[in-house]
Amino acid sequence: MKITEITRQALLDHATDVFAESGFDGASVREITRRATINLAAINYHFGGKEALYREVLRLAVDALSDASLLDEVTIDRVTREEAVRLFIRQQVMPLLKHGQISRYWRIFAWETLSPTPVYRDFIASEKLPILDQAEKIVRRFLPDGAARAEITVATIWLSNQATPFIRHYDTLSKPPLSLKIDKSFIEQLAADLSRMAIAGLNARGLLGPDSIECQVGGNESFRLSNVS
Amino acid sequence: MKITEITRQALLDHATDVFAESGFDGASVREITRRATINLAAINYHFGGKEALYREVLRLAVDALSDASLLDEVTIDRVTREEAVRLFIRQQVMPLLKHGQISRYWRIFAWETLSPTPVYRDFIASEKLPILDQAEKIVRRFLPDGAARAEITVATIWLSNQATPFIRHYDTLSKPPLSLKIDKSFIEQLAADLSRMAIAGLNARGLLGPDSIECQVGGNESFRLSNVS
DNA sequence: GTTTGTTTCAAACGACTGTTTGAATTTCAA
DNA sequence: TTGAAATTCAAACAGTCGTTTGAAACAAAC
Repeated sequence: MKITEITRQALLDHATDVFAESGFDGASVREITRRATINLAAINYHFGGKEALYREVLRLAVDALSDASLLDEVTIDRVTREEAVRLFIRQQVMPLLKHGQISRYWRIFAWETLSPTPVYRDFIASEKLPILDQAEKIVRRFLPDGAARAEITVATIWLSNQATPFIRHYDTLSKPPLSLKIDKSFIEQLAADLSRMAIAGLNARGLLGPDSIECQVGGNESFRLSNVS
Repeated sequence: MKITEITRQALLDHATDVFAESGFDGASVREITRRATINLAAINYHFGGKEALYREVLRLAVDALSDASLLDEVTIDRVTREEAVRLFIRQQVMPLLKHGQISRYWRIFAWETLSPTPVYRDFIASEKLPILDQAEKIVRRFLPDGAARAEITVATIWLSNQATPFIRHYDTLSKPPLSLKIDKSFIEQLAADLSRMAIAGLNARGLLGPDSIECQVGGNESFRLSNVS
């Protein structure tokens, strides 16, 4: 590997860290170069500036999230809609295990949803984010064909934000006072729970009547009955 | 009203705006005083610094959110758990109508969940936020008594984040290409939909089996049956 | 070994940050 | 009206921000 590529890579790696931690505005080029033990001017030399570096990180983020996706164009239509939700949730929750890899990208996007940078605006203007695209496709399979644009959008935002709070609240869970061990079994459980809640929520979508009726069936068994239009 | 109170109030008001837009770090005292057309040094004179001003805004935010709450200590236990969820969701969604009032406070908390300031850490260390408190109380009514701490926390985070994405994505909805009119009927519909999804999700929580079974009953009527443990 | 082009580096630039200062102004009671 | 306290104000402080600069160090080709 050429040495110029090494510094480029180190810069990108540490930039991803800092951008994920503090957002674009909160990140400083001095902090990035300090962590990478590379001279301050390297960012402008190799990328042309802070914005261009961030653009590159966003580019990598979108690609990585697409690569790590469990839902490509083919499978999303082949599996059941419930299975599609499960895969959709899992692909967002699983990265929490590998603390420093994909989850950094999710955090960067979390910053962007709160206050989009011009760089990000350009980005989504040119190409749709795979996650929103996937969410919308899944949502459409739960909503009736004639669903209004607004209705689809609301459900899409809802679905694509089922897992994100837990990416954001990673510290809340892992640090005191909760101090949960974010291991494989916890993540699996979380993914399963979130999927179940998301599916139930999407199924309940579009109902007009009361949400559900509890039905006593046997001795201590009860069923919850909900009308699907 | 004493004139010192007028400037204090103007400072607090514009500070709330700027903190909501850019977060604590992103906000600048010069921007705040510029909007309030008050001298730069006023913040330090009246509050003692940027941090102290922010602390005051947070204080007001918590109070306002408590006042605007539809769920006081009494009603939260008197209504059905489904109704509690509906009230919980409504109190978060309704402020979207009054663009510049309570919704600013929600945005400030949104910044804090992404990267908590020391001021905010001190704040939640001394007193629990009413929203999380309420969410946990509601969640407990859906979960079995013996539910684990982790399980409750996960469900609490989930419930308290059912409405927040829409507060965050207010611009996405109201501006092009969607350009939805965020009027009373839209908000009412949104609150109803979110409530239904949240209730369905909470009901589905804790299930171990398949999520639900679709049952054909009559000609074009079908029911969705899900077991409640 | 010399040359040419690439990459690093410390230093400095102007613009911005929160805060301080001391004088000018305003307020309000005596 | 006078005098002391409260409030405003422009200016400057030290620090950080992203970026630029020109020289130093390095690489590879002749």
